[in-house]
Amino acid sequence: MNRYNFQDIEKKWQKYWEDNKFFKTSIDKKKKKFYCLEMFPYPSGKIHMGHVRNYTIGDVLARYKTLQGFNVLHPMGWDAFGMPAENAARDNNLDPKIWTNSNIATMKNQLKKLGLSIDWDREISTCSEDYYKHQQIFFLELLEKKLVYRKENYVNWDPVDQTVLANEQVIDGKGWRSGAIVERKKLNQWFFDISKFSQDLLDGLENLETWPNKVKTMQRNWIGKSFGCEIDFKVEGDLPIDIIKCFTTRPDTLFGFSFLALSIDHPISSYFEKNKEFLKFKEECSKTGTTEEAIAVGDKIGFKTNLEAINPLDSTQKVPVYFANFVLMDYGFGAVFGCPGHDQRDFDFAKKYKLQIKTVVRPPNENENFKVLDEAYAGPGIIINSKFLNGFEAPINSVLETIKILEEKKLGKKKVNFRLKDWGVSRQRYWGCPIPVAYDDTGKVHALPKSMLPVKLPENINLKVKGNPLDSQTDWKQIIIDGKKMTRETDTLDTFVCSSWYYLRFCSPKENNYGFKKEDIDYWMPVDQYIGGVEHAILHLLYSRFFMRAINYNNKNFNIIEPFQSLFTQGMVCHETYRDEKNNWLSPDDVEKINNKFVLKSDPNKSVKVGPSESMSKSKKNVIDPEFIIKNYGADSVRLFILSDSPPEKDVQWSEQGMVSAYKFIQKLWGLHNEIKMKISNEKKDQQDKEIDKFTSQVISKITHNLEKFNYNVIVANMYETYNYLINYVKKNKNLKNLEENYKKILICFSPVIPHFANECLVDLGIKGDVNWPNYDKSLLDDEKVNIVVQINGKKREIIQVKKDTDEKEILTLIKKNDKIQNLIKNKDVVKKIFVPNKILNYLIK
RNA sequence: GCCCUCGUGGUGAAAUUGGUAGACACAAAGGACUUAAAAUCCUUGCCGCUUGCGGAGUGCCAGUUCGAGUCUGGCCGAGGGCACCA
Repeated sequence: MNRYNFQDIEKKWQKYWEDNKFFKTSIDKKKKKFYCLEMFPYPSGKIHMGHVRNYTIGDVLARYKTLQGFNVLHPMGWDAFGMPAENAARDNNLDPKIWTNSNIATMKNQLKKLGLSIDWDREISTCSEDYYKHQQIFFLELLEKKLVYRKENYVNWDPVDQTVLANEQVIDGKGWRSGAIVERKKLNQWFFDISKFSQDLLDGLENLETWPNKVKTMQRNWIGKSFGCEIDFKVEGDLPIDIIKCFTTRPDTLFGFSFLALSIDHPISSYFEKNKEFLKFKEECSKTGTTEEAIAVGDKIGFKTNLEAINPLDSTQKVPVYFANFVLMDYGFGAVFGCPGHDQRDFDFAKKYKLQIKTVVRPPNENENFKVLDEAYAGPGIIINSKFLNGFEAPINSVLETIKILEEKKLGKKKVNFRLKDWGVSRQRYWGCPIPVAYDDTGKVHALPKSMLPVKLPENINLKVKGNPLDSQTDWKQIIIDGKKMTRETDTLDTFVCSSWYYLRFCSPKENNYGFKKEDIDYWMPVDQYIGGVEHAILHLLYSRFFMRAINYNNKNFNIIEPFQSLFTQGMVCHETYRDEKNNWLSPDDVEKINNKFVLKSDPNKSVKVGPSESMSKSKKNVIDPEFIIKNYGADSVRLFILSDSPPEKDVQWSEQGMVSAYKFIQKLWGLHNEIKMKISNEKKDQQDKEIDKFTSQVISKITHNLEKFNYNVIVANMYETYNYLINYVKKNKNLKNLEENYKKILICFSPVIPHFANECLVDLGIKGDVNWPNYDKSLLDDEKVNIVVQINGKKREIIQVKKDTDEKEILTLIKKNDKIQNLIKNKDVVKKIFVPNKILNYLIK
């Protein structure tokens, strides 16, 4: 028998699919659609194992749905704007466009070698004018709808990348790409008004039943809704200020009020601009730590003003007003009322400045003499020491009561606050989508007329300049609108804007007048299954959900507003890490295992330190190159292995042995195929063999069920089981009956995972044209014979095989003949017998 | 600190609804074939005694149930998210 030549066969099928545009899709209203989308890749150079896993998972689903008769949209594109291109281009004196496009070409070629069922006619690239011109139109639409605005704001400034970062792009106080410590800087920036949709984005999560709870929780926390009230505190002092507004979730602790704290960026700080002490204090604030954690744990410091705030519920009480480093300007009103007894931060602050600490809530198990001592009490309880609030249950009842009173007295009102801040989209970078506006002499913003779109990026520019390269493009910056000289906006859009609507573009990739066609959206959207990494749980997914709402705002472009019906987040691909004696990272290629010990390939006398398995990353060198693996083992083997070892939502360990065994399995399947082919030529096709019919039905049922549930690792196990069974079956049975028909069905079940192999075998058996997902005979699934587990006091003692639906009486007669059971129950009181048909018989004895 | 998720053999993991725990695979040990190796195939896999049988057993402790990996409560451990959000 010849070996399975995966090189030739995979190449043949890939060519066949490509030549026949096998995966090209168009609207077909007679068919149910299925939009299967995997997060599109950033064209960094080569594909990595994470891509292999992500796109294999998606491809299995897309192929399965196609076989089920769905009209499947399965597109692919490129998230092609972004910093790496600009940096690579700068360092190598290239055009970012050339760098990017060449990476795209390489990666597209690699993806094709995986045998993905992608409609490449719909390929898009966010850096092409064809794409970003529509994004510019969207931007202007949002500007018109007042969902985009410009404001001066403190921003997260990355000093290495010389650009602004969104809050979400700052991780532990460092830039997510550069790792540089992020600085605060005041700049004029463009913002998307995402906070306008806070409530709606929160509510929308309720309907996303097939999203992982983890992701929904993360989004809920990020949106951060809290219920409370705003309170106007009257103030007295030497400044022309009457009132300071605060937001609080605990107005019920107002009688524990002992200071009022302002953010150093609070408008009132303008009165202190010339106060040297204040400036010194401000300086000190900026020094306290850089990571969020350091700030959270760090010292609380304050600057006392001469102002005094009056307790709205007790006008005789006046407390000092401080500036404090722990108050954030962009949450609430940048001012908080301090209640040290029941808020740990306030407690720390009060201790430091020797302010009064009053106890106004007691825990349920304490009496009225309870006093806060070493730490604040923030838990539930009963209000004490608070005049008319005494006895109220805290927090719920007491908060509602206090709000009612404050509203009656017009001292405050109910308020819902969100943590979600508006999305800053300005980036001081070249390689991004230009923002289609210009400024006149007075600095007024003018939207570019549509006729002047797209605003194209200038070419042949100098990327070596500091800051934004577009800023130094004086020719490009000058523009004339309606005869007036103006200056272009030189900021470009955050690349997350590009990925917020690409799923819409895939529906109408060639549409010229607008980003999409309504007809296409109505048919294809929403994405039925979205698949990608959990690292996008907040940013990309929240922005996309916002973008759909924003585009639809005021002009119903479409009827659905949630872009992704179902979400699946796959785990990462991990590999052991290796280091040499000097702690330098080693690539798996440099390492060899001899006698259970890891040593250097180049020098087997030198041992290698094996570290924990971590997600593959270039910096730790624990990467395996997919191209090399595909070349050596074939796409089907890689697909099989990447799915086999762990559930798709969990991390998977890359294992060379596992990879080899997947490869061998394909070879074994080929051996089985040839044996079956040889034997079925003289099988009696008109006769039934119930055994193989039943087995096939079980296989189809199991694989179908596991496909629906994303149990792709179990499908691989099902495939191994099927092989183990069939190889025995073929050896055992000399006279075959209807194996061929059943075997073909099994091959179709295998085809989503190993499409080249399965199609080759099907054609080898004479199948031409379309195949469909096989049906199975449900009645065959039920075993005619079942195992009854005989238990004594809940412990398994014996298994007896009986006909299905045998009644209790009959089973009891059988058991009477069973020595083992009889021995166990003799001389014992049988108190009760529990019988579950076809499953169990349990004796309770004393 | 707050929130979420998860704890099953040497390892990755299976176990539709509470009903035979460990499917499937990796690694290991032993064996067969071979002059030898590779490849392939078979067996084993916690404890106790004689091929069989008995016992323990799904992080720990309780509970519900005839019966718990699965349900409930508490504890311990690991991973992830958020973190001066008032």
